[in-house]
Amino acid sequence: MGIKERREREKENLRQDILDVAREMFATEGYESVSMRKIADKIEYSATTIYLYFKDKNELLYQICEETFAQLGEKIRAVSEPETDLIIRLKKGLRAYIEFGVAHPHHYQVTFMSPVFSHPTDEYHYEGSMGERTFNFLREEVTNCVAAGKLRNGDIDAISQALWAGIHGTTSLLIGHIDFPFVEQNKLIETVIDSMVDGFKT
Amino acid sequence: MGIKERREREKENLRQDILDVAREMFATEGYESVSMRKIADKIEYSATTIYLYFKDKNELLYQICEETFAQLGEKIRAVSEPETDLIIRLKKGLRAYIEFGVAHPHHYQVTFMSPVFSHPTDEYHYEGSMGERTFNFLREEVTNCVAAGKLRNGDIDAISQALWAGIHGTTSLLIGHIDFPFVEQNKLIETVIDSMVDGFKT
DNA sequence: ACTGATAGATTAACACCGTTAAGTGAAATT
DNA sequence: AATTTCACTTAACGGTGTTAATCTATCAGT
Repeated sequence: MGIKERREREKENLRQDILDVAREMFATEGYESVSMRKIADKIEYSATTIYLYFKDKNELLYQICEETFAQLGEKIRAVSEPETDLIIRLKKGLRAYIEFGVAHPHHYQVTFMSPVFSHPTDEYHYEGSMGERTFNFLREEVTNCVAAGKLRNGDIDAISQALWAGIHGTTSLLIGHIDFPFVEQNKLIETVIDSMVDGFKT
Repeated sequence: MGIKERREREKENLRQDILDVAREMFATEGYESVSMRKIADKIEYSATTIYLYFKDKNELLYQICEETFAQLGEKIRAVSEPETDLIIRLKKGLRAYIEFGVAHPHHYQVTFMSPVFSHPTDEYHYEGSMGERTFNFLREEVTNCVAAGKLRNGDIDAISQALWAGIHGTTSLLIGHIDFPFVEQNKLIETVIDSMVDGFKT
């Protein structure tokens, strides 16, 4: 009776193929420039087949965003967890965030700078999404610093969100305004992170 | 012989009508959702007429962005110029920037968060654009603070750009992630601005 | 083994989109 | 009066996301 399971597996494979191709194309050409028909061409199926696996183009995008969140989270963890000094640890995590965004500009754009006021479903809620999990990691880092007396004992949420704003701003400026005569990238990143974290010190 | 000038005036009027309608529609519905045909409907001309006044949709957008830049610049100047204390003056300007963006989310998005890698013309250069003029105003404020010994004597460009990153990040987060459980808006704005500026103090 | 249901994939079609080329008609020039 | 100019329109091209209808191959039940 393994025949049903084989079908199941094949379906899942095709779903993954679509995701793989779409992720690759979104990352290299950008969301708007990639059409359902182009994706279909590459997987050698008709365009409408994609709709048997994903509700619409936006849901396809949403799945990939979730993956991107997960990768970003992993990278930050990998970079910051080995570090024992809490402040350095926080700073390294913040830097990893920016570097991830700059290294994957289209993914970052699609995940964090995508068109305002659009969500995969109407029933969408922020709680439990990858975005919240990633932000919560930053929040934990801040909590630890405060508990250890390394950061000012203010509103932890406000501090975490302010830090997020700083690194998000840096990332999206570097990605979006490529003509602007920025100072050397590492210097800008360092200036943002150091000024904010130092500004929150006790 | 004023007949030629009347024609000239009428042409200019239509150009302004197009800009007015497009600005309004971009601001309320967003760039992508507004089509040339919809704009044309509203001004009661055919869609192709727009192309007699603007090279393409992107140039229409560009003109409006320049206007938005100019308004933003005016607002910041109006808010900060009456202030004598240089640090307070800088902070008020930064706050005005964020508040402008939050008050005109579509305009801000279109001007500062527009699709990556697209520019009105290939010959486009950053120099002389409204964007640079607005940034230079911030840069001057920082320069004044440094000259008066109110801010650390570091790289003025790095500091200015870091500040820009902070306020841009705050603005675009507030605009783009409306579902996120942000702390009270004024508190977030204050936290970002205070931490950065204080982090740059001598 | 034949019939009918199931379900994956396809083709055709709809209503849009930005943009270009060709055509129209009235005013200005000669 | 004939011709040129020019603002404007209509028609069309090649594209988009998406839906409905159709095909077809495999499966289940008799």
